[in-house]
Amino acid sequence: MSQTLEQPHLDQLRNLCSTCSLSRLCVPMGLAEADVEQLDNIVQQGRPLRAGEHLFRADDPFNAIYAVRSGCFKSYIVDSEGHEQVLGFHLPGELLGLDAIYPEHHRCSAVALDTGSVCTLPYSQLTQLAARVPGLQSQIFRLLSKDISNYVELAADHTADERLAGFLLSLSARFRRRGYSATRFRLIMPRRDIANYLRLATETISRVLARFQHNGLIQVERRDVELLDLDGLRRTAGSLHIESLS
Amino acid sequence: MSQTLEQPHLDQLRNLCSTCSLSRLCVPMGLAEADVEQLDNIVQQGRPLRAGEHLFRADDPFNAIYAVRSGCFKSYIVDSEGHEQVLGFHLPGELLGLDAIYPEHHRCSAVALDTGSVCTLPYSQLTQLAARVPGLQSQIFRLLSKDISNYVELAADHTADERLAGFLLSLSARFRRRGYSATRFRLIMPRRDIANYLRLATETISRVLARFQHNGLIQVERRDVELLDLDGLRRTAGSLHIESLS
DNA sequence: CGCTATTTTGAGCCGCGTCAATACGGGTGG
DNA sequence: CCACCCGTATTGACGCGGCTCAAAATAGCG
Repeated sequence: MSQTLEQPHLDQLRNLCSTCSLSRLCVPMGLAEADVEQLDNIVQQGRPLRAGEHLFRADDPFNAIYAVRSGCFKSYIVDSEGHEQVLGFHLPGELLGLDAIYPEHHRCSAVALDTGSVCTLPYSQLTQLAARVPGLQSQIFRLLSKDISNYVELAADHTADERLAGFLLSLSARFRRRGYSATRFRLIMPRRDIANYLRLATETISRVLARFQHNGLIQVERRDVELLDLDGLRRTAGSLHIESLS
Repeated sequence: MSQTLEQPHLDQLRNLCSTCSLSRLCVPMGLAEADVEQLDNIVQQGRPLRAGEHLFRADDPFNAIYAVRSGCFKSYIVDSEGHEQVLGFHLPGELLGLDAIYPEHHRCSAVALDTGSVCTLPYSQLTQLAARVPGLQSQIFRLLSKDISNYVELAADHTADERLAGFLLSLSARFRRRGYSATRFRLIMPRRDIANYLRLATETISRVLARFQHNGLIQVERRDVELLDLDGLRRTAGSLHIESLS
């Protein structure tokens, strides 16, 4: 809307998968260089979103899937009683909107937790390209399959300690792959969202974090955490420390 | 192994998607007739499995996805402490093994709950065909996306009553689509598996079923159930009565 | 410096799990 | 046909993990 004439051009330049540092963990992962250039032709960049702005909402028509470019997004559903249910937190290189393919409309909403931007992949163009580029087709299959595994983890039956330790380890691995510290990072999301995501109460998050700190597993100050004992956290997480979640 | 020479030929004939009554809710759903015939060329039929026999096990190499042809299958994972976690029950027309695409090996095991058979779709042939048949590619995207929604439901935070009512309604809708009664059916799986799937204790299943019966919602006798008050069950299920689960 | 949202901490309680005993049913062999 | 056995299901007693309710502490912000 209020963009200058140069703006789209600059975005275009900045927005090439070919030159994107996230490409090794996003859609272009493993694709041949020539194939990535084909992707560049259909990827669109929107304006950055500020914290609290929605990327899409439940029941919106499904037109595209999104790849997080910067910032952190939260996806969630609101059930018939109005209760929010957080489905995931999405870091740069991760995808949003995959569950909308089948019903052809969005089932969940996606909102920016801080300032962030996404790449838009128009679905019809993406499927057409995937039919011509076998590597891309396989990659989309893989990404969809990976998403299933994420939800399987979430659906598993675990104690509060296991869930929270697994959550911290998951964030740790994901930050590490993105070039950030695996042991010191900031929890972008409020306690309330962590609790909701892990199907626990906010108070339980506070208490378990306090206990982890007391036991020397972590150092936590508001939203800044430092993981002091990764092995201890892994033992606490039990079966929830699967690296593939990153 | 011990098949006669005629056996494979007979299987081949019986096994055509083109003539399969399940095709409207399986992989061929919505495909053009010519495309379904292409599918016929790659679909393989294995011998029937008896109750307790495994279709695949966790860590098996991933070669194919499977479509249930008859019977009921259970998929589950076993965590590092040896605890079983049921991921789903799979009726005719439903798929198995989708979560194995990304890691290229099976993450869960699949076992027959009663005598049943599956169609085998070799993955490399399936992807090659999907690249040539746009409708098939879209259909696989849809099926993967649908699987995500199933696990989202499972991961949601619900009471024992909601979970069990939602489970009964899900079975009801799935049986109905397959031409069976939506109100009278047999629970193929033992209480223990239902409990594990719903992340509850076996005793809780018994108690809640007994209470549902006392409240006139259902009539239950061992594994035979009759749903007496569908609306009451829907109200009990709360947000877990989404038909798309079928 | 007050206002508000977030986080922490405490007290009490409840749903569901655990443990244990009993009932049921289907198969097997005499 | 019955006696026996064993896996499945039911029922009861009890305890605990995590939720609810309430209030205080802390941080961010105009």
